Amino acid sequence: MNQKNKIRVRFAPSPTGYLHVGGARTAFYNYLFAKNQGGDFILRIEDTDQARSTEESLKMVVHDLKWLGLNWDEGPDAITLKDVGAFGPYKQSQRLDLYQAVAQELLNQGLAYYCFLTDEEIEAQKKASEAAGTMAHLVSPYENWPLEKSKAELRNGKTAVVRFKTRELKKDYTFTDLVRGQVTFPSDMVGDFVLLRSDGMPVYNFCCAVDDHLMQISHVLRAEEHLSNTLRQLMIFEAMKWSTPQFGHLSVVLDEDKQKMSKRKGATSCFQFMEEGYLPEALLNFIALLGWSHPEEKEIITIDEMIKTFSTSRLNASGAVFDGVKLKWMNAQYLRALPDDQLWALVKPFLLKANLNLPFGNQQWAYQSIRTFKTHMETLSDAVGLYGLLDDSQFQIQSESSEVLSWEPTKPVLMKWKELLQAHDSETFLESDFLRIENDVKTSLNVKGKNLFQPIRVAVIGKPQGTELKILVPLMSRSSLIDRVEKVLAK
RNA sequence: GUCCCCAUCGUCUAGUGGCCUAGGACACCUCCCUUUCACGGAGGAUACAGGAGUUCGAAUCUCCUUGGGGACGCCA
Repeated sequence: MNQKNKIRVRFAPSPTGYLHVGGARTAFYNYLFAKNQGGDFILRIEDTDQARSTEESLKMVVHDLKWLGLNWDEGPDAITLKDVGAFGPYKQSQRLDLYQAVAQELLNQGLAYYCFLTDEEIEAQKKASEAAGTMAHLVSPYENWPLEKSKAELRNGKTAVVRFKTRELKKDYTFTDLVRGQVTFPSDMVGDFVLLRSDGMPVYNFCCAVDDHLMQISHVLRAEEHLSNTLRQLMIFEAMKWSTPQFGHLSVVLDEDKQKMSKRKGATSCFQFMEEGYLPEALLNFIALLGWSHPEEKEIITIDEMIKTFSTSRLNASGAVFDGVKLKWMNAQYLRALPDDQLWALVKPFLLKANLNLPFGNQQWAYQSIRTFKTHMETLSDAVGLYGLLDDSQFQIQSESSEVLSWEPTKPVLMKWKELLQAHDSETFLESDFLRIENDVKTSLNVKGKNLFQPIRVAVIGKPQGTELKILVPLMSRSSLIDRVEKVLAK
């Protein structure tokens, strides 16, 4: 714990691609915990793997976090990427001198050493232990070299990594995990691990421990895959006589095959969900419930309510399958709860992007249409198909209409429908206008039921099933309807 | 191979020794509403991985087995 006992948590992604929903969940839990406790939420960028880290990825991650609304108190600014906060820099690639200093200290104390083993030598050891069926840890012949001797080698142009010395520790490390309870690791679970690469770059377990200390992180909520890394970090904390933060290891998010989610099977990045028309609130609500539950088991929960009720004690230790169907349901709930103007503002860009030809300027039409389609949408992109019904250039007689078209009463119904449309004294229709016209067709031809409304539906939307006509027709123009019925009659 | 973590309906979960003949949500099925679809409403089916133990009593505690996941990198 830091001096002021201030709650400080961090989300520490490595910028190697889009923000994964699993990462988003980790970030969100950290955010919720910080806000619940009145603490700070810090964004730290773990970009020490220079081969994979890119500025482009950093921008993507920052963009996605912003879209989700997970604002951080310290870290790279969302727009300029310039560091904000008193504990910077927040990109590990800019903190190299800090890691060097700690490594030097460990070296001086004889708790770490320069290792001159080549890749080939390491590979040979590995092969040998594999052949023996043991997977034994690496043993370095340099572990007890005097520091001066190693430095002389270095001066001669040799390259070396810095390894942490583990073989003399011989004890168990126990800590209380916020989600798993007491966890114990024997020290020989790991071998002498690398602190600094031969180019001076620090390795994850090292910079993570150093930064968590230097940034006065009080609680570390991170993915389960880091559970066994905790041992190495505990060793570093101990060697440096630093107090340790509290750790909590979150369960993994799985796909429907109970495997770790991968890009191969559907959407996994926040960006994809954004593009498909999910609301950030809905995505957040959904992923929060993948491993956490509201004390009263509420399902639809506002961010504020989640902040208010969040507790690590309600975090689940077992893996959770990401159920896209439930996400859709949840998104639909959020969509329906939105006022017409807000929903329209969200839907419109999707329609524009799909190049639909619609009366966008007509606000009354816009709100009327949004009310009509609200209960038919699960995602914003669903609107494209729905509104497409209203775009004349999209009108097509679907193959499933052929049966209806073959019915005997169909043609007379359509003729009458067209006639009454032409007789209508306005270019637009009220719901009552439509019902009256439909009824006139019914009484004048003595046709009812399926034989009546299915032909008309085909003449309006090109297929015998779909949205209710009495709400659809008022969104359409007379000329458009006449045009469509003529197309159907011509078939 | 070694070590670590996990295990309740198909899925997300509630459950911290008696309130559990296991509750909720999504999905599924039936019915109602509706001249289609959807929305909405009412019902229904479905789970404590297996085995030993502790206890008057176990989904809850212990151990074993099985299954799943992770770690064993100059990735994070």
